Parts: sequence; C-alpha cells; structure tokens
Amino acid sequence: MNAGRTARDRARAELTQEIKDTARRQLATDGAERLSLRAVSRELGMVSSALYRYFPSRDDLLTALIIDAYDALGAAVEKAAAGVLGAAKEEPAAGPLDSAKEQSAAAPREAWLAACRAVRAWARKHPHEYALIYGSPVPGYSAPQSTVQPASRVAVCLLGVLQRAAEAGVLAVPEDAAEPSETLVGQLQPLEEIAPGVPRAVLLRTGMIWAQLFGLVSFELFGQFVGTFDPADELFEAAIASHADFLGLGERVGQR
Amino acid sequence: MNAGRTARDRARAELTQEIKDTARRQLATDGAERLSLRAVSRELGMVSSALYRYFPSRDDLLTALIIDAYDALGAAVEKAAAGVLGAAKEEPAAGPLDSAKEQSAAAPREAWLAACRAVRAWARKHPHEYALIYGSPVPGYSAPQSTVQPASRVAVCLLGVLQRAAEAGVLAVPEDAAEPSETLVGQLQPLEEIAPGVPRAVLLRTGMIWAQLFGLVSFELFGQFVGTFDPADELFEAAIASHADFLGLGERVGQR
DNA sequence: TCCTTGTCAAGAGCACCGCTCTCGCTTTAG
DNA sequence: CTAAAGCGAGAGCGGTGCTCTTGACAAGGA
Repeated sequence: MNAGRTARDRARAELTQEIKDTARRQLATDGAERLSLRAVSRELGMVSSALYRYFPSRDDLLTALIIDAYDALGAAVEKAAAGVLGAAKEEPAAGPLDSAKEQSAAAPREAWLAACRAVRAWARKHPHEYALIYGSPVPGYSAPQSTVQPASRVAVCLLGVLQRAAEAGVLAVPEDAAEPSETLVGQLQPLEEIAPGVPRAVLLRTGMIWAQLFGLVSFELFGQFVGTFDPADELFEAAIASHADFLGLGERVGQR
Repeated sequence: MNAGRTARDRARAELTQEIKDTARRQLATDGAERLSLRAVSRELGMVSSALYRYFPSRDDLLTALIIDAYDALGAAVEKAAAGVLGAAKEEPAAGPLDSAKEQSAAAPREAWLAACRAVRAWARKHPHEYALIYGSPVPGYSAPQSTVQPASRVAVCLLGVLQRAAEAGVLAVPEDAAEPSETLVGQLQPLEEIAPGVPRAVLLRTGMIWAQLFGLVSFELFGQFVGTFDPADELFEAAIASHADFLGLGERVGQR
C-alpha cells in the first residue's frame, strides 16, 4: 500500500485521496449536481486547473466516487453477512445436537436479514453517496466498465448467502415457484455461475428481490414514504422477512 | 379552460405551456441536470431574462415539470386500470353465471397487473421524466407541497383496485400475513382512509409492494440489470404476478 | 380622449461553472 | 549532468443561473 516509490508518487496518491475526500464531503452537503471542481480546488487551496492533473474531468471524479461508494456499501454488507455466518460457524458445539442443527438452519436467514439491514443502514448513513449509485444516472454520463465489478458486490454477497443456505440444505425451494422460461434461464446464467447449486427458481426470485430491496431503501431515502411509513423501520423489517420466506429461507422449513 | 379573459392572459398561458414543452423536450434529450433556462429561451427565440416572468427560477420550472410528470404517469396508470375494470363491468351477462363470477374475480387481478405494466411502460417511454420523479431528488431542492397530491395518484389508483377487489369479495387475505403492530397501524391510517374495507394486513403489504414495484422499474431503467435481466419483460411479469399472489389477488382464491 | 398603471421583452452585468492552454519550476530517469 | 516528465499557477473561452434597469405596449378609468 505504501509502496509509492518516489516522493512524487506518494504525494500524488495522497493528494488524489484528499481530493476525493473533499469531494465526498461536498457531495454530502450539496449533492452530486452541485459538486464543483472549482469548489474542491478552492477548499484544497489550489487552483482549479491543477485538479485536472488528477482527474481528467468532473465525470471522472464522479466515477471515482461512485466506485468508492459501491465498494464501501459492498464491504459493509459483506461484513454484516460474514458476521452472522462466522458467528454461527464458530459455535457449532455449544448446545445439544438438536439445537446446533437449528442454529445452522437459522444462520443463513439471519445472514440474509443482516445483509439487507446493512444495505439500509449504509444508505441512511450516506444518503448522497447512495443517491449517486442508485439514483438517476447522471445525464450524459454512462457508467464505465470499471464500475460494474464494484457494483455487483452486494448482489454477489446476497447470492453467496443463498448458496451457503443451499449447501447447508436449509434452502427450501418454494413449492409454488414456477420454473423459469427459456429466456429467463439464459438471463439467469450469470447468477448461476456466481452461486452454483442454488435452484433456478430461487435465482429468479433473487433477481426480483434484489431490485425490490433497493426499491424500499430508495423510497425511504428519497422521501416517497413521508406522510405514511415515515420511520420505515417496521415496514422494512416486515418486507425483508417476507423476502426471506419468498426465497425459501424460512426458519420454518418447507412452509410456503 | 379557455377562460383566458384578456388577450394578455391567453398569451401568457400559451407561452407558459410552450416553455414547459420546450423544457420537456430538452429534458428528454439531455436530462434534468443539463436543463438550462438559457437554452430553453434560445430555442423559443426570446432572451433568458424574459423567462423569469413565467418561472421565478429554474427549480420552479423543474417543479412544474415534476408535477406534470406525476400527473401523466398517474393518468396512464388510472386509464390502464379503468380499462380492465370497466371492460369487465360492461359484459357481466356474456356467459353463464359461473363464467361471469370467474370474470369478476379475475378482473381486479388483471386490473392490478395492467396498472403495474402501465407504470413500467410509461417509465420506459419517458425515462428522463421518470428519473425526475423517482430518481435521486435534486440536491438543495425539496419537493414543495404542491407535488404530493399528484405524486400519490399511482398509489391511490393501486389502492383503489384493491378496494374494488375487497368489495367484490375476491381479495383473499393471505393466511400467513401477520397483523401489523401498533406503530404500523398508525402509519397505515392514511392508506385506510383511501381504501376503507381493505384489511390492514393487505394495506401493509401494499406499502411494501408499492415501493418494490418502482424498485424493479428503476433498476431496469437505470441500467442495474444490464448483463443479466437485460430485457426485463419476463422478470417483471414474474414479479408482478408474485405481487398479486402476495396481496391475495390470486385467481386461485385462498391459495398461498 | 388622454393618461395612469401594470405587464412585457430586452439588455447589461455579476458570480460561478467546466475545461484548455501556456508558462515557468521541480523532480525524476537515463 | 542533462533531458524529459510531472507539477501548480495563471489567463482565458464559452457557458450557466439570476438580478436590475430600461423602454415599448396594452388595458382601463377619468
């Protein structure tokens, strides 16, 4: 990490980070639209043109912030899921066998719920960064290829939880789930590669739930709930519980 | 409508509409962020300052466009739902009694699905206007009170479909639906006033589904599905079908 | 009929924006 | 040691939202 060979390299890396930090701070106070290179450079005590040595354009700075945001959210969600799964894994011999089996059955569901809660918590903590990545895309701006890998981290993490559940044998394929059509099977291919072993019907449902999870968070954050579900805590809890049921992550195995 | 008393009033109304139309066109091509008063005035052949006689600021123009967008979407959804409900109402004596009853049972579900499809269709047809109302909120801008009524049109329409279903006795309260907590009952109050007769458990689920529906549309429109559910038609159909089941709008009454 | 009153488009101007180019200076690499 | 590359500063271009002033014009009362 500190492998900046020359002093110039180190200075450059530091200043690049400093620019991103100040930009992120301005993002939090004024929003993405009002983020201005000139204001950032002013706050840093340098002239605006010097900033172009580090980011070729305003959009490139935004792209860097977008990638950072995806990564931060992904890390938060991964940590939350791993926390539950790891904890359940570390104490397998705590109680009698029966209780241990129950625990390992409940762990994936709890990990799923924890991941969903982490998405909401991170979004509420960094609303402008969330808006940057899950709000309307910037007009002329089209997300460069470099964003797709960080962007997929949350989805990959959620799929990982389901795969763990499938491996542990606690993923009950919902009985009323229709087998996906031919077209859908093709579209599910990427998901299948990420989480082999998860039934296609569940993968399809994961696709829906994935989008819908962010729908809930976005509605809360963007103010669509004011007047009704203003603190959306309970609505969110009810929703992600029903999601877990819908995916076959029920603690009551086989139900529904 | 054409009650513009003086010629001046009429000219003013016309020009106001013309400004909105031009702005909407620019919105469709360049996005909200790049919408510029100067460009609008240039296209209209007037000087930029003259535009401030009609809209006190850029944000006010945006507000007008937002309200128009909410109204257009609301009208499209209402039309789609009414089309199904009206059609089912007009031919009650087409077949034998048994068939007629089946039809009236299926109508609310079809109306629900039609409304959801109308949301998606309108969004795909007017992506920038959709982004304006369901994307990230403009930074410093907070939605004025005048937007909340148009904003609620879609939700009211969806609730209306459910109420019709409840009145027709084809809304099967899902058996595994938990009764809302005290807090939630309070939050559901506004929904209850809009759609009296719909069970609270269903109202709660409607709140979730409402947000989740727009989550699906947003993910598709904002490019989150590229690489997987690229034409999202089938995913969307599967999702809204599961929504209808979830709400108790099943054609298979009582199931699930 | 004239004259007041209010509305209008136009223009100049302010402060800000993204971005480009040139100019010296310093650090690096050969 | 020298040439090249990287660096910050400054000037400048065309664009933006917005304000203020000015003069033309139409409507309505005396």
